[in-house]
Amino acid sequence: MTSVKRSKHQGFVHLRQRLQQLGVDSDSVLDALLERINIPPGRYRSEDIIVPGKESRHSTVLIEGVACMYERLSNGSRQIFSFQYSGDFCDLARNVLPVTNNEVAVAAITPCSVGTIGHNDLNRLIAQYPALGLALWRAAMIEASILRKRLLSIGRQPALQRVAYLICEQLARQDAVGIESACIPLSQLDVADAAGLSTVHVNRTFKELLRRGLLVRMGRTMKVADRAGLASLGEFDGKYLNMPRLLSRWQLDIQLPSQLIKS
Amino acid sequence: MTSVKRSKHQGFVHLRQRLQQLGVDSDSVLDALLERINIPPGRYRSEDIIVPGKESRHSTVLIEGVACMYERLSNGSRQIFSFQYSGDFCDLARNVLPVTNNEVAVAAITPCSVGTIGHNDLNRLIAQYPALGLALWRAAMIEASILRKRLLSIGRQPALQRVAYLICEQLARQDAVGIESACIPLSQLDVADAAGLSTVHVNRTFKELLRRGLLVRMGRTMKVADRAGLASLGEFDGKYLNMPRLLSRWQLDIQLPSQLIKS
DNA sequence: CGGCGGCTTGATTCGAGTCAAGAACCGTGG
DNA sequence: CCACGGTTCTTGACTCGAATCAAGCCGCCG
Repeated sequence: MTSVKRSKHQGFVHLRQRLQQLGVDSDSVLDALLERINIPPGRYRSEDIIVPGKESRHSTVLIEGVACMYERLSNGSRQIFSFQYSGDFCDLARNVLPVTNNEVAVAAITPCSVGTIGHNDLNRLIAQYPALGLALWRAAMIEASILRKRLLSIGRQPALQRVAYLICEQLARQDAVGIESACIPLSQLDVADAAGLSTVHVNRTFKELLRRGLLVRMGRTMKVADRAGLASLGEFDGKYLNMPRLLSRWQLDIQLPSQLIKS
Repeated sequence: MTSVKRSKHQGFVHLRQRLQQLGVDSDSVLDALLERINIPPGRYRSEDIIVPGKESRHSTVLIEGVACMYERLSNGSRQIFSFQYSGDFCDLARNVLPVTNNEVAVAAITPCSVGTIGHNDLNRLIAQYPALGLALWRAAMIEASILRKRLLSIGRQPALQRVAYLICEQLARQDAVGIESACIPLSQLDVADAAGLSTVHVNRTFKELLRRGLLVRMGRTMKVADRAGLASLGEFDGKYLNMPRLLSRWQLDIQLPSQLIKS
């Protein structure tokens, strides 16, 4: 049970980048945070990274791999809320709102390595560096935006559009962390549980997307052939997670007043 | 176009209470915030309180009435993301993430009065009082929790359970702001747009809920007759917005370390 | 080699949407 | 005070999209 702790760990590149996108522009703050993160050895395969109902004294961040956050109904059916990529926090809500969200689980889709940071450490850092708290606040608002869009898609679009939307969302999220692949790392079951459909119907939907030339086969998995076509079919508009843009606005709005006060 | 500005305005009771629940326990912070809030005269009837795509230099908070946040697909169909009650912020995301969420709209369901605060004022206050930023952060995380639960319900439950769930959610939210009514202030169209169903089917669903004795008629509107029964049918568990509980935990976790640092 | 999880396909059922028309209710203005 | 037009509610008939059931297939890993 030894663990690595050093801010230069190569797995930190994505987390670093993500925090910068969220507005943490000072290296000293970044280093202070990364310094506190443990990387337990080994990888999660498909066991749950976050087990529902279990308390924990630390927060978890995804370093490598693809994971999903989900919850089950009592009849066993599963709704996937979001897919997570390198640099995503898995369970921030548990730090700020400990009682909340105990039923939510996080599971690995591809083999995952994670980092952990104690709640106490994190809270102390937030108190010390307001920029960090603001960054995490923004992360929460972005998550809420993503959830709203998914709700719109699942509540009001038919299967074909839903799946198209979901695929676009994943491409956009991968872009945001610098992954260029046009392949979808998800099984049809994952897509079904995220889109609120049955696997059988997802399969038929994929067939139709192939027929329309929006997807192509890459052996076992699917590859996006016509990204614009998919986006227009699913009414996907990536603006809402366009980090770089946001960043510039943010600095105008917040950085300025806080300096005015100090002077 | 005159406007009222005084922290003792009677409409502030709910907002005050809400912020206290979110962890703002100092009266001076509360007063500083309320002092900055304008209450434009008049009430919104059904016109949009927040118009999609329009930039604004201020944030809006609901003082009185019931509103809903929604978005439309290009074919005109509407998905309601959430209903808002006294003390709810309507458009926080627009302050922190200006580019994001421009398509989201907020409309009055019952006549609404609102308060506004300039982005600059709000940002200055957040920079000055970290407790305020933390409170708004928590508000965002609670919103995300609510959205996740809705996604689970809409993605995986059939109509009867969805409607039951939605009604329970509204009762719980009303409780949180101290409204005791068991009546549902929503039209069947509102319920349909929130639950991702057609009005016709919502009507039939209500009929079934009446038949089962979970609802009763109160003239025009429906009244909840068996709250526990509804909750069990819809698998609703209000823990996730149980503010008072959260509050006590929060003070243990955050307040302590930040004091340690100062000494 | 055997087994198992993911994919594929067809047949059938069923929940929910759509269309249509009428009734009850609302606010408004004559 | 009542007549009007517009929402909201209600109900029935019909259609359709998606779930379910069932079976066979493929490729992977032990």
